[in-house]
Amino acid sequence: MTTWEPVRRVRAFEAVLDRIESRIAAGTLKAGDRLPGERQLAEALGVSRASVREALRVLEARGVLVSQTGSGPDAGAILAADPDTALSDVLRLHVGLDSLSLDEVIGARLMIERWSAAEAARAAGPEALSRMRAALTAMDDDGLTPAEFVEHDTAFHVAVTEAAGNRLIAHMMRALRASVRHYAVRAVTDLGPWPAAAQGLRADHEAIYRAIAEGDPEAAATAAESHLRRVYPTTPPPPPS
Amino acid sequence: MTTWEPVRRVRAFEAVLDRIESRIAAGTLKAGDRLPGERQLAEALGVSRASVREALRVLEARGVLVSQTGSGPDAGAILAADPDTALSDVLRLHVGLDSLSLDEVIGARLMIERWSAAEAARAAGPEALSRMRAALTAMDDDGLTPAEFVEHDTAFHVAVTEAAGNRLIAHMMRALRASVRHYAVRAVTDLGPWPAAAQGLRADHEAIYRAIAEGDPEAAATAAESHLRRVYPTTPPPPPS
DNA sequence: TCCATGTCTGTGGTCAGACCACAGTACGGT
DNA sequence: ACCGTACTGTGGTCTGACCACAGACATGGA
Repeated sequence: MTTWEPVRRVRAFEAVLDRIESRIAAGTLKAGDRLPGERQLAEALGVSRASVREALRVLEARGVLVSQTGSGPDAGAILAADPDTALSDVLRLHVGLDSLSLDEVIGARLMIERWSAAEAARAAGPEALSRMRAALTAMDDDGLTPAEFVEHDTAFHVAVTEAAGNRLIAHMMRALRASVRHYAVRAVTDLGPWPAAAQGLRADHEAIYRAIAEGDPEAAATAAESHLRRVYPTTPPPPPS
Repeated sequence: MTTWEPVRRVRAFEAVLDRIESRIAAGTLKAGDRLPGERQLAEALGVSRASVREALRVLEARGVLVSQTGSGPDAGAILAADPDTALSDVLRLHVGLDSLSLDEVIGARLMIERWSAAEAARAAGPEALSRMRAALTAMDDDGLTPAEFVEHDTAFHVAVTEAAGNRLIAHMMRALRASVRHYAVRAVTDLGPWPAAAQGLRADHEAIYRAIAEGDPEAAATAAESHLRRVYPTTPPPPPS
């Protein structure tokens, strides 16, 4: 007797997912396109509307879909392209589950920020530099709360990463910052009395900016690293040299 | 008259998501725990079972939940900790949507593989080295198809990244490889006649392994980079020096 | 006593149908 | 020409039902 091939149980929403993802992979569906209505899709695929909706929720969680109520051209399910929130949600949850430690997130940031600063020093144009400068200027206000300061700090570092010219790495950077934003504010307040403690951070940023503007990759990477180590003195596990 | 703050429309499944994620963040729920049944959860939260299910689908997409039918201790919704498939699904879809280019994925791999090789050279112990060696040995078989070869190739590179000691970066690495696995096989077959073309790859891997085993971070990083550039000669945009 | 068999029970998976809130659009009256 | 209202199609939600599955348990025969 031959062995029986067990039937592969595929849930209905997974089948729906397959059909939609196939069209995305094939290029039939691209960002900005509208999906058919839920009722229409359900009938076309031979499943219930509930199963279609579960598939849409998954696509939404992956950052490739947004749904809007109402009528008109903007209503319905529209293909999007926003990996940031999807990635940061995944990371944030797994940090909460201790599947990832804060140290590891900081370690990943260390890798990305070193790389970004070095690449930015090679590639940054005047437009990218002015965006960094804008974030630096916003951080000069002594009236900022730590939380507000961190927002501008993130804007600066994201601008650096974007200047490096790799959108995927920029997405990772934004996701990493967003997933540990809560801890970042805490780390900053732990630095010492506020707003005096901000001075050291401003000097760090200025050093990074200068190295990038002067096109010195090595100095930029070193400045980025020492900045991160100042904010998270205890955490990063592997000494760099 | 004051401006009216518009009521923030929160969909029912998002409210469910909030409650569950709060417990994860607070540590009340940890990996391995079981969620109440869908019916029970629906009644406790005052929403329909369909809304609960949509929330569970999202958590499943984020890699923090698995659902199983049947009864007994293993049935039901169980908290998991698998970021890999979640991350790679996100990346794969966005590559398909042209939100990310293949070049950018390769660029990110370049960054991670350089870093991993260098860190592995500092940190790899005998157990990690033997796992790399096992993958190398598996690649020595001339009867392998390109697809099989790539599987072992991935195992080697993942072993290197894991030896570097940062699980988050290892997750990223696995996700990146998985999301472009299809292209990797193609790139390998484009190298030239098979299995002759495998020889060059074996030599590359051997060089990486040797540098790691000898504890030479610089050589390891350089070897990893030149290996990736051999497989993807046209793609990487920013010249490294 | 032991083991095979069938039944019970609680789990997720699926479906059909109904109603609501919302936002454009078309039509009608002014 | 203008404005307001009804219409229509969208996602959002709920109810209640049924199915498939797998462990736990009772039952019965060897």
